[in-house]
Amino acid sequence: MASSTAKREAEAPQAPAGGYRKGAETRLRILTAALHEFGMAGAAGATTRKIAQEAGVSLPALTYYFGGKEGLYLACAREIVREYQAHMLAMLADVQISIAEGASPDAARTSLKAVIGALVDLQIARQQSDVWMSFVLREISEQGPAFGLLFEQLWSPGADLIVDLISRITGAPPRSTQPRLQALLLVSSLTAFSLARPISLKYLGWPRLGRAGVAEIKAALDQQIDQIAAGSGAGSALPE
Amino acid sequence: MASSTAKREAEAPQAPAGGYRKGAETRLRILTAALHEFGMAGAAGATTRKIAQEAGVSLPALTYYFGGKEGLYLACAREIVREYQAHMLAMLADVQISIAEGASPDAARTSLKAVIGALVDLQIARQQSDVWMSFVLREISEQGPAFGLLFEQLWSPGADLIVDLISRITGAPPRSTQPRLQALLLVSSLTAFSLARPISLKYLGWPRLGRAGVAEIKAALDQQIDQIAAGSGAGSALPE
DNA sequence: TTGAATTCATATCGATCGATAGACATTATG
DNA sequence: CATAATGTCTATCGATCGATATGAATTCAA
Repeated sequence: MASSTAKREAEAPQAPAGGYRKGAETRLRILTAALHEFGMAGAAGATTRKIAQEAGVSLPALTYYFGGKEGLYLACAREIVREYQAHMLAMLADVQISIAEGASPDAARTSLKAVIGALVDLQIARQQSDVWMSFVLREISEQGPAFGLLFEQLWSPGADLIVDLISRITGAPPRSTQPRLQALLLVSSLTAFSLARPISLKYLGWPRLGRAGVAEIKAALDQQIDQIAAGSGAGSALPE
Repeated sequence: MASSTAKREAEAPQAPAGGYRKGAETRLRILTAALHEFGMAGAAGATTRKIAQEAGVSLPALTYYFGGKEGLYLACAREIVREYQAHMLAMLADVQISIAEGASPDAARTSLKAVIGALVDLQIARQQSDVWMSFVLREISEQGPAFGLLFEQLWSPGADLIVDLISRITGAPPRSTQPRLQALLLVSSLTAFSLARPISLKYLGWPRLGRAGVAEIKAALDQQIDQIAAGSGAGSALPE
């Protein structure tokens, strides 16, 4: 998937300029199908023909709207970033402010639980999100053409915030190696229920991931966050 | 990659019966190249031509030894299981025995640190292991033809052991949901440095993963294990 | 209503994929 | 050395991939 000359995306990377209404609908159908296929089969495994069929259009429509397979792939990455920001940005901004205003370790702990909980919801609760996570994780591990975008727009903002929260909780120097490692371990443990969901569910003996399961996962993560606080000797830790 | 009729693998799935010495060497070269390619590009992205070129053989050699692309893929999965067991089985057996003999929570905590440390070593220290982890995680998330093998031979033994250790540490009912979830979160957090290594290193500002980095990662994981013990109120927890 | 802009389907191209036929080379054994 | 078993190559097949040339159908502003 080398660089290609996009007809439409090259001129208007985000939104078609003078398009008709029907065109925008078709474009969205293609994008949805592409997200599904790329997420399920990966950039190499997905085929433009299957995407076109799933979207109910013919093959050249993909070229018309996205310039080719790679343009469509990048558009998928941008769409994921858009949805992620729509779901997380308000919360991240709130927490960011409370950090700047010097929140207490306990308040930071509550905020961290809320952020992680929102990430769990984003990955699990919504129908298509697991497909998005597959897309993101694959792109991250393969360092494909959308790596930079995902790192800067999706990973960094959330990760910076989580590191700041952990630093506030434990009292560690802000953005030093230790809270960074703790943040990495915490966030990447969520892969158990996105990337590795099939094996995790099989191991837990859960047929699928329902509301009760999500609640238990959140409880386990909350407990882990409490332990981070307890391990540092700061905050009110555990009741015992 | 549907089912295919393997010429050699069908008759002797593990080792060629009456082969010459040179044949075994070629077979190994192909297997090594295939592990690399499948791990880097995935089952769909890897091509038999590239594998053959990397192994220094011509294309039909793959068919001769492994019956085709899928046979080669499955042989890679078996090889990973073999290497994993060679690296971990002795340790797992030791710990298993100490569990059966009723080890103390503190002893279980030490054992858990050793097991996790060995997993880190397996993933990071060895040169090709990251490629193996990519292979395994991809297969797990895609539920490909080797899913069952990897679950039973690679995942289950280690996971069962880790759950038993955590149960012993925290005093939770053995193999109940809570220690299972804790084990899942702990193990899957290692994906930060296998699957997500590029983004993790970039985020930490580390150019590569050297001895010092591995030591810091192990320290962070040890701390997390200590916190599991501390959070349960069992064991001698932290010095403070 | 008319006509230019936009949409997207039919048909096909060249490249590359995995697999195989068939011949040749190498190895071990008597 | 002779012979069979084993190993490996060149050449090529059919399938499928992504891309595109061409043009008809649709949309919307004037």
